[in-house]
Amino acid sequence: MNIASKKPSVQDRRSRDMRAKICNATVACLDQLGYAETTFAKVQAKAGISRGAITHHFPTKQALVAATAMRLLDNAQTPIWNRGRPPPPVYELIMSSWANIVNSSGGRAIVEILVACRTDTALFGLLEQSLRDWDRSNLDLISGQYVSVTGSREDTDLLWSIARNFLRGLLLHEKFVSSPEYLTQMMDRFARMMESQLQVLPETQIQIEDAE
Amino acid sequence: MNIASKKPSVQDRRSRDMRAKICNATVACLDQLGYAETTFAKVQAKAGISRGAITHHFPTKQALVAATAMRLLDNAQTPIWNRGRPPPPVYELIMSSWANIVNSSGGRAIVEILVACRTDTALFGLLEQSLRDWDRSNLDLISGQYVSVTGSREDTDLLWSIARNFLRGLLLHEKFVSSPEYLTQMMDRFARMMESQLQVLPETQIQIEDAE
DNA sequence: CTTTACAGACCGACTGTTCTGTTTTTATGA
DNA sequence: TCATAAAAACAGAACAGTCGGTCTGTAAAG
Repeated sequence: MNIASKKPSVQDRRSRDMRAKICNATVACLDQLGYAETTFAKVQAKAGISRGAITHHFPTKQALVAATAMRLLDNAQTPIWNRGRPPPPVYELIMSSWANIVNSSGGRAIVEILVACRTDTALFGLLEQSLRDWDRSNLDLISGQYVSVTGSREDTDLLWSIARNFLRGLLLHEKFVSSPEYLTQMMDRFARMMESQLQVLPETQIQIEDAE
Repeated sequence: MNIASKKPSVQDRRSRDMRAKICNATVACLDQLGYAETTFAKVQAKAGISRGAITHHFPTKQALVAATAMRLLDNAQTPIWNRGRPPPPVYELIMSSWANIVNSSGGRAIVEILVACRTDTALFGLLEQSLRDWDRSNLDLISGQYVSVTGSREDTDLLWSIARNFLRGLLLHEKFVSSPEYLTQMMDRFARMMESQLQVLPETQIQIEDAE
């Protein structure tokens, strides 16, 4: 509430580093082992730390995964064109979102978490609001740079929502696709279909921000 | 190989009924509890049978889930218009696929299984070929009734593949959608977009089959 | 001297699997 | 047709291993 983050004390820093190390190991476990097999023991081994370190920072498995999810969402929040450059064409944005965000270790971990949320009520309770908020702000960030053929902002939102869900669904199907080329063709076909409905806002006013 | 299925003996029938009861309970567990929490104990309780009955028919958890998946796929193979009626318009097919197939207990169970396959190599090995085959034959079944604006069969396949992946992805997002209406709007928008790319084959020749 | 950050032992509950009985069905052979 | 052995369909106990969570101990920071 106040003018927070006054002193980055030694303990604060140690804590923060340890939490980062734990969450990174958790992402790797979620990606490689899935939510169920992501246990305290596995995370501990992967991070090369002790059991107590984990339980000290994250009392329950749900707390650990929820914290990991928040961290992943923060990373995924910043879009690809954040360097002050103009937003990429629709086709390029969709292609790079797949390669760099959805089909990455973090993206696969997020999907594991989303699936777990469906049946793990404790985890769902911890993440519901955050995920809704992220959804909203991420949509604002992207939809602000594109416009649909209908010209309506709601339609732009809908189209990007559709894109996100398609990419996530593709992740489930990836291991069963008939050939790698077919996956590329699906991506291409979808991106071209979206391209016919969306385009970069012409009069884009680039917001200059102090980087870092 | 031969003129199989000569005698549906008493044991065969008992076996078949028991397997059906077990798999139905497994579907319910997968839907309500997720793959990880779908244990022998839970399935046993849900089906109201003994522990031995399950392990007799399905030696491992992966075998149980794989058999359940096959059963679900068989049910989902028959499309919605199978009563000799002509295929529905693209919009209606997409809408009813969501409501009756993807977002059903069986559809949710399938998604749980697909996610599990990503990290459970034993399960993946049991299901890989079957899932590929189902994918192919299901695509043949549907794509045979529709034609894309490009006129190419490959494009029709791609478009229906896209639809399937979108619907599955939507399942992951469902609990975090801002409002039920928004989900309806996404469905509507996607279906209209597909409608602009696909239509029912005009010269559909209906195959007459002796029904049951 | 208090609090925090970690280390690691400990615990009951539950997991998937194996195992041994018991009942029911089937095959056999006279 | 009917006794009987073999096989299949179940029932349920037993087991070693792992799970998430708790608990005490120790060193460093405040």
